[in-house]
Amino acid sequence: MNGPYIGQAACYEVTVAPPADRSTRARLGELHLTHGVVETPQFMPVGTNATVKALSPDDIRDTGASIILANTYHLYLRPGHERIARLGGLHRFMDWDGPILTDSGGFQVVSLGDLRVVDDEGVTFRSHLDGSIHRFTPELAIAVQEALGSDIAVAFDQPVYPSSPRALIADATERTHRWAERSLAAQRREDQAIFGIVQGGLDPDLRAASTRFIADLPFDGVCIGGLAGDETPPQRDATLELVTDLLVDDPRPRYLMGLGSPADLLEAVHRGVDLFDSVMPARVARNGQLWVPGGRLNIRNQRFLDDPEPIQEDCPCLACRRFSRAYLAHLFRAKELLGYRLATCHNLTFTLDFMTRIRTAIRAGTFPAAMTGLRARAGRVSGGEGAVKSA
RNA sequence: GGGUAGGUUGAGCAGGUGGUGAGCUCCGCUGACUGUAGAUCAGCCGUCUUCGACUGUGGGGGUUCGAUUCCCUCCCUGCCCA
Repeated sequence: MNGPYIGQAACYEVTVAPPADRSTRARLGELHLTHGVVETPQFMPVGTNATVKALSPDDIRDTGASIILANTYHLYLRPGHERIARLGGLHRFMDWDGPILTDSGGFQVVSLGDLRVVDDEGVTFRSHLDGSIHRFTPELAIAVQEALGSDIAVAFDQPVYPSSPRALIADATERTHRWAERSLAAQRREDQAIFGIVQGGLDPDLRAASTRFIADLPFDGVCIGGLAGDETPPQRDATLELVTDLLVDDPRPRYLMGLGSPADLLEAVHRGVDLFDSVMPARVARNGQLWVPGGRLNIRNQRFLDDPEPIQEDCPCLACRRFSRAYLAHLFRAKELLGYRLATCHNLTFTLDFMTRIRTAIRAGTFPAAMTGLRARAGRVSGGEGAVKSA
């Protein structure tokens, strides 16, 4: 293991390295950024539009979050990155004084699949808001992120679904590499870190080549992209193993983009991932799914209407401290806004607490053994039998 | 007491003036959701042996080959008059 990574706008130090017996690659670290320190492994709540949906900055802080994610493409379209810059930058705009990572807008290349055309120079989008045409390039993606003033910018990439034809994946991966170089070349700010993104789909050769290529560039961190798609869990794990294997002596943080169910987090930490983001805990919360040890509650179920218990007995979140399941069930049926807020507070608190438990186990040197208990706590929050009778 | 408008599957409705009412919106139930075009979407939501079948338009009776529809009667509800 190499020493700490010292960059201009980011430093990363592994404080507890994986055990010599290689029973896990899980590691503990500290990521120092312009707006603060992030303990890793860490989960970043997603605040696409300069807000974690339904939460105030105080709410976000109360969930235990230390760093959040915002989106370049969305803020470019509305309210406009230049406007945010004039108003003092993204931190001031949204009153979040902790670290922020901005996604480059690359994900919108897949999520807005019907509204864009890709060429070697960049991507032409048709705005999902008003249909207007916009041209995104690596240079623009960096310029927008510099205007926003995030702690970590991310190179513009072209993700594809893992199930895509090999030729398409090869093409997109090659393009992602060119765009990574251009993103680096476009960078001007010295107080902003920049991460590069590995693509390559599920193909071992493409993925390995992409990992080597991106890791050879002077990025401050390595993102593992293209994985929260239509791959199976074994495919995902295999791809993660491959990437983290190649990065095993790399001193920089590794960030798995887009995965965030508790089980996903655990398996990826085990394979050496340091950073995560996902919409999942917040989105499913808004849709009535509350995460508890061992699984999930569908708060819309009739049985909760008379349930005086908190969502989760020992949870410190706003919802669990002060309200009953019955109240949450009522709020959801009435479609009251407070319901979405409380549910989001809870799922994010659960997720951040889960990360804390992971870090605690790594620090104590009990991580691989602790996985059994953590797997049980993660339960199933997706894919069938996951509902908990009375957690 | 007289008049009038009604009674449709948990709720609210649509439709239906002699030959297919299981159609809509709620409610309810289940599932999905992973770098947020998502506080959203999908399925189910009378019964059963569920790729289908059966029952069902307030109760009873009548006319008819056939009635939710036409006739008689009763019950219930809203409104108006006394």
